[in-house]
Amino acid sequence: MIDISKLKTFVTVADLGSFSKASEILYITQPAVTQQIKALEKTIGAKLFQRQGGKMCLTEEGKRIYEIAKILLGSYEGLMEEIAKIKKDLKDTLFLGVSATLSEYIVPSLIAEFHREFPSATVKIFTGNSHDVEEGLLSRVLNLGIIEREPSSKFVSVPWLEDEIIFFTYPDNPLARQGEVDPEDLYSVDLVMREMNSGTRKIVREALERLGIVFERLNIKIEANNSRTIINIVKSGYGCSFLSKGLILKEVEAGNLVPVKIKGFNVKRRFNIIYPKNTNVTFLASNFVKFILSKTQEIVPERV
Amino acid sequence: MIDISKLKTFVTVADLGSFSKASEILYITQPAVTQQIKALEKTIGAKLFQRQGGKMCLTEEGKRIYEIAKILLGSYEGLMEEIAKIKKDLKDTLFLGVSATLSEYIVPSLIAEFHREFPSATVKIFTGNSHDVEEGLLSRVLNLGIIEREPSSKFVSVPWLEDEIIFFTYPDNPLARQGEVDPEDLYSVDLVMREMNSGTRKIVREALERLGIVFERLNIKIEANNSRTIINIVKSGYGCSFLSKGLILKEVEAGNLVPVKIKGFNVKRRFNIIYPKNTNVTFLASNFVKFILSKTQEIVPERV
DNA sequence: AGTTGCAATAAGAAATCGTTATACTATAAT
DNA sequence: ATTATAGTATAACGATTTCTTATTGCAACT
Repeated sequence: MIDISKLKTFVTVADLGSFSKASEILYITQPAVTQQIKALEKTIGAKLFQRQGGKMCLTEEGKRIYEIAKILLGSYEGLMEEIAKIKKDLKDTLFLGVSATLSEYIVPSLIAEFHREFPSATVKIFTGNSHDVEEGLLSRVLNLGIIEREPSSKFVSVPWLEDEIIFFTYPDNPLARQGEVDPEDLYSVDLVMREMNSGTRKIVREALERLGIVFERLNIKIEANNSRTIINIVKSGYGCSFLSKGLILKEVEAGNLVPVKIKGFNVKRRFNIIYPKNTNVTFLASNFVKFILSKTQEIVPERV
Repeated sequence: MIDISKLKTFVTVADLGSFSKASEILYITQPAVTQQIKALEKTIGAKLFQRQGGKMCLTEEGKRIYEIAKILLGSYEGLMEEIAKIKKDLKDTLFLGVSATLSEYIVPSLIAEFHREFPSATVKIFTGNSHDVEEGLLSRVLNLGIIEREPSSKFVSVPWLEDEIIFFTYPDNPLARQGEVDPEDLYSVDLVMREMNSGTRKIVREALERLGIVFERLNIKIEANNSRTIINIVKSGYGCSFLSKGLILKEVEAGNLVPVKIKGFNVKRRFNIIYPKNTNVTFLASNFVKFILSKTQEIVPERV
C-alpha cells in the first residue's frame, strides 16, 4: 500500500538527494528510508532513484511520481490544517445538554451573558431529557449537562438551583382570589398539562397522589409538550396548570398569572450540573460552571 | 497516523451511510471499518458520524474533513493512474545495453527497423562496457544486453554475430597496395588507436604480442575513444588503425578505406545477447531477439 | 414484546514497520 | 594503487498496528 509517509519520505529524499540526510530530517533511521523507497519502487515497478556523482537523483519515472506526490502532500497539509482548526473550534465550544424546562428560562439569558464575557467562546445547547444528557456526556458529544435529578454514579454532580413546581392560573379565575385551595378543589377545574412522558408531569402526579388525588379523575382538557404554549393558554384566560416557578416568574410579576397554593402540595427538586467522572472537564466548561454559580446567586430568588 | 486507506474508508462510509456496506465494498470486515473510523476520530478529536434514522450521517466536523479527504483521494487516484501509465510505458520499452563498438553499427539500423515492425515499442540504448551492461541487467535497469565476450555464469547467453578486428588504412597508403604485410612492418607506420581502456585495444594488443610485437614500440600517434573519429582520421589520409570489420565495411565498399592483412593476425570474437538467469525475459525483449537473429542472417556477410 | 439489521467490543493472529548490527560500494585521499 | 570514509543495502529481531472471528449491544420495525 502506498502510504502518505512513504511519499513524504520519497519527496524528502528527492529534495535532499540523500537517503541519510532525509532520515535525519524525518527522525527515522537510514535503513527505514531505504525500505520505504524500496517498497515504493516495488509497487510502482520502476527504480525511482539513481546514483549520480554521490547524489541520489530521480529517474525519469521518479520525476513523474514526484510531481503528483507533491500535490498529494499538499492536500495532506490542508487536511492537517483543517484538523487543527477543528480542534481549536472545539476547544472554544461548550456543548451543553439541558433538560427541557431549563432550556426555556435562566439558561438562555445566562449563555448570552457568558458569551459577552467570553467572546471567543461558542455555546451549543442540546435539549433532551436527563437520560439523553447523560448519554451525550458519556459519548463525549457533550461537555457539561444540567438535569433535574441526581445523576447516576458515573457522574460528578454540582447542586445548582432549587426548582419548585407551583400551581397557577389567570388573574380573573375565581381560584386566583382564594389564595389557597384544597387538593380536592382540583377535581372541579379545567387543567392544562405537560405531555405524558414529561418529568414535570410525573413529579406532579406523584405529589398529588400522595395527597389522595386520583390523577385520572382530573379534568385534563389540554396537553402540550411546550411550556411556553401552556403559559400562553392560561394567560389568555383558560384553566390552570403546573409548571416550574422560574418559568412563570416574569408573567407573575407582570400580573398575567397568579400562583395558587394547594394545601400540602410541595414539590421541589434541585437542578444538578453534571459531567462524567474520570474526565478532565474542559477549561471552558469549568469557566461556565463558575460563571453560572456566581450569577445565579443574584437573579434567582429563593422564594416567589 | 492518518492513512489514505482510512480516508478512503471514511469517504466510503460517508457516501453509503453505512459501516457494513462500506466494509463490503472495501473488502474488509465491518469491525475493521469501525476501528478505522474510531482511529480517525481520535486523531481529529471529534466524532465524524452520528446516527440519523438508521443511516450514519456526517457531523459538522465530518463534513469539513470529507471535503478535503475527497481532494486528497483525487490526488491519490491521479498517482495510481500515473503509476499505471509508467508500468505500461515500461512494458512497451526495451532497455538495451550494448558495448561501444556495437552501438555504432548494425544495432542502430536494426532498432530503426524493429521500431517499424513494433510501432508501440520504444527502445532505449545504453552504451557501456561489458561489465556495465551486466550490472545494468542485474539491477533490472536493462532488459537485454549485447556484449563482446562470454558473460558471467549469472547470465543466459545467445551467440550472435561473429566480429573480426582488421587492420586498415587509406587507399593512397603504400601498405594498401601490398595487400599483406608482416607484423614487424607495423613498427614503421603511424597508428591511430582506441583509448587505453578499450576492449578493442586490449584484444589487439594481446594478438600482436602473440606475434612477437612489443606493443610499446609501436608508433601510436593518435588515440581516440570514438570509432567514428578514428575512421575519419584515417579516411582523410593519416596512418593506419584496427577496428571491427563491421565498422569500416561501408567505407571499404565506398573505396575510402582499404583493409590490409597482417600475416598471422587473426582476431575474432563473438557478440553475445545476454539476459539474467532466473528472470523471465520480457515479451518485447524476446521479440527483439527473434527479430535481430532473423535479420542478421541477411545483412551481415560472414566475410569482408 | 420479539425479530432483525447494524454497529461496538474483545481477543487473538498476521502483517507492517522501525531499529540495531553489519556488509557492501563508490568516491576521495594518501 | 590502496586505504579511508561516507553513504546505501541487507538481515534479523522486536514492537506496533491492523486485520479477523466471535460475540455483545442497541435500535427500529413488525
